[in-house]
Amino acid sequence: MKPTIYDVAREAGVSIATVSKVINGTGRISDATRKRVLEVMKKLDYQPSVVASALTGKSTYTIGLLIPDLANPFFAEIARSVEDRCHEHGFNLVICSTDNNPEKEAQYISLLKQKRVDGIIVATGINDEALLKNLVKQKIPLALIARDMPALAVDTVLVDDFLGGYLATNHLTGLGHKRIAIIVENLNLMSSKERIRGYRYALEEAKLPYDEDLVLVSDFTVEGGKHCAKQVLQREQPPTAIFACNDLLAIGVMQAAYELGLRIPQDLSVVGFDNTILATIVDPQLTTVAQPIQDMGRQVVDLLIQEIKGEKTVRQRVVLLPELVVRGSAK
Amino acid sequence: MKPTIYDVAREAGVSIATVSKVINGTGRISDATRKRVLEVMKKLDYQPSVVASALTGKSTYTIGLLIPDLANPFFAEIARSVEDRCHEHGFNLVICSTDNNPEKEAQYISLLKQKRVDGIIVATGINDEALLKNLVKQKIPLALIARDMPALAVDTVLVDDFLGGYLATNHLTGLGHKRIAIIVENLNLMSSKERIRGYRYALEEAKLPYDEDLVLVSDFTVEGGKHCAKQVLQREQPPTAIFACNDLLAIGVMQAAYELGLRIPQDLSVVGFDNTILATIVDPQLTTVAQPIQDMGRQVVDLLIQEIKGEKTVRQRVVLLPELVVRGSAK
DNA sequence: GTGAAAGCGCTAACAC
DNA sequence: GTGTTAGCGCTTTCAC
Repeated sequence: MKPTIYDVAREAGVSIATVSKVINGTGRISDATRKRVLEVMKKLDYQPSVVASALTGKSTYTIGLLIPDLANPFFAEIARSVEDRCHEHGFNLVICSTDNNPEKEAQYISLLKQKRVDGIIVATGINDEALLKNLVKQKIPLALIARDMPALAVDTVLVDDFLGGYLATNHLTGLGHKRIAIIVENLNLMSSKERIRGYRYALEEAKLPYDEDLVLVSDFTVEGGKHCAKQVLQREQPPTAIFACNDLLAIGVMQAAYELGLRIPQDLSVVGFDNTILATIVDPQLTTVAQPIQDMGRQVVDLLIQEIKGEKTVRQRVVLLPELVVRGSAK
Repeated sequence: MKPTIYDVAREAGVSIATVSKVINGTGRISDATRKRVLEVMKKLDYQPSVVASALTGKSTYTIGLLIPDLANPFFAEIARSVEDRCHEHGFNLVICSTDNNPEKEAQYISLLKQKRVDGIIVATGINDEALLKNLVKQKIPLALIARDMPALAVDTVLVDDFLGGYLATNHLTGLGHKRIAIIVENLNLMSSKERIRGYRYALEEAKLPYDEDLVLVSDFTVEGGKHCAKQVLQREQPPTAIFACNDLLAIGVMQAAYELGLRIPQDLSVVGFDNTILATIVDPQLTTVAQPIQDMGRQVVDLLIQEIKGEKTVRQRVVLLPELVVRGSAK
């Protein structure tokens, strides 16, 4: 059997209270006994049970992360950065891919609650707002990453989507494009709305008309982007540039262009969003708006853990600034 | 406060034992009381504490997954498939990116043990074999995915790497190539060795000489592949085809080729391994050896959970067959 | 400085 | 069918 605190206590000739104290560094223990206890712990290869300690009201040292799909490179990178920071704090990360499916979201949240995770980070797209409100009501520490719910008073870390949309579009108008289409993954997402707002603002600034027909809604897959792009590119008056609201869509656009015999960037300019590994792999490499994924991960985790530890008084919204990474897909 | 089993019992006018029985479907309970208890549970929004139940010797319903890097698309896809199957069984997945760093591996394993996870799945590359042996000795259910350690008697699910290496190389020899280089990510990995063996076998079969200078060792990054490829391609007698042991490396090879002014597949043929999303995104699309990631994930999880539940008598090695996916990068 | 003991929320004998 | 009770491994008062 795994050794317990009793085994250690017996072997060291002390009480379990004493052992507990040296484990947690609480109370006052003489150096001699501390040393002895430590030795026994090592000798027995004793690992305190987080389960038991959690039952007495302490942390479980685990955090849940809700994302749409771990296999999506953007979210995999987000997850990795969150995981890293959790690990630095001694926490583990439970990953939950919801596929934006409300049922799965509810299931996962329920499971996480039963496990008494210390907190939950949400990066999911279309979430049942009520689910999250419930979490808040139940005082379960919650934080949002790469996603905004203005009506929810929780710590949030995201990129300035308006600025991102502006930067991308402004780059295109600066290049002289007059007909610029935008493809978003979902009109209900705050981030999509903001990116469109940025797009509009850049158009206005360039004295270009805003044409609703050039605002396309797709999903978050390469196929979706391809399908959408094919459709606009075959219109009578096709756009000369497309701003795709994530890299996956942008790649779909590139593929559509190739299939239609268009060259990039000569015949069509493309700008993406996210700056995932994919952006550097396509040819030409994708000009895209970079989200500071590392920083975002680090900051949500820090905020959440502060909240878990009760070290925080006010909640925060951290808005990081995106940057345009110019590569070869727009001209 | 969160409702406990006591709250439910009181509200339903029964003992906690009764409540426990209806939760677990054990013992005999009259329909009437079962119904009443269920109603109270719903009314109170009662969620049984997995923590408390784990302390009494039951499962924690969580599994740990050790991988090198979650941000690597191949491992992200593996993780996703493992996660899905875990979820179907009602388990959660704790992700641990080790960067193949022995220190991190040890830390993560220790954390997972303290949390009393029910089992651990390892997909990590260079692992301290002793660490895993220890796990086995401590009777912690363990399984390997996409990775082989013949000296370890644990459930293992992987692809036939010899066959994979053979298929890739055979495709190239069939195309008429005489000088074929191979880039592996790590010579210590069983999978690398096997792929090289398959490569050799295909060469022999085609009556081609095996030239050690054409066996290159890199890492698992695009940069690594690029660097390696640049180096061979600038030799006096460059290869006309390169078999890269994963898609990331293959993409590095493609980039190296472009930078050297070589066209793919006209001037250089490239075959990858893994068939990740990346393979479909590059131009031309990558001819690669597909690992059945979905099946692999499903099978390790099933094996591990059988072991956890003690439903199993013998351990298994499941070897799945890879398939060559012919696309445009080899000719 | 150290220990005895209550309690965290649940399960599983065992009694009734 | 249902309830009593003894743990599970740990933390935390509170005595000494």
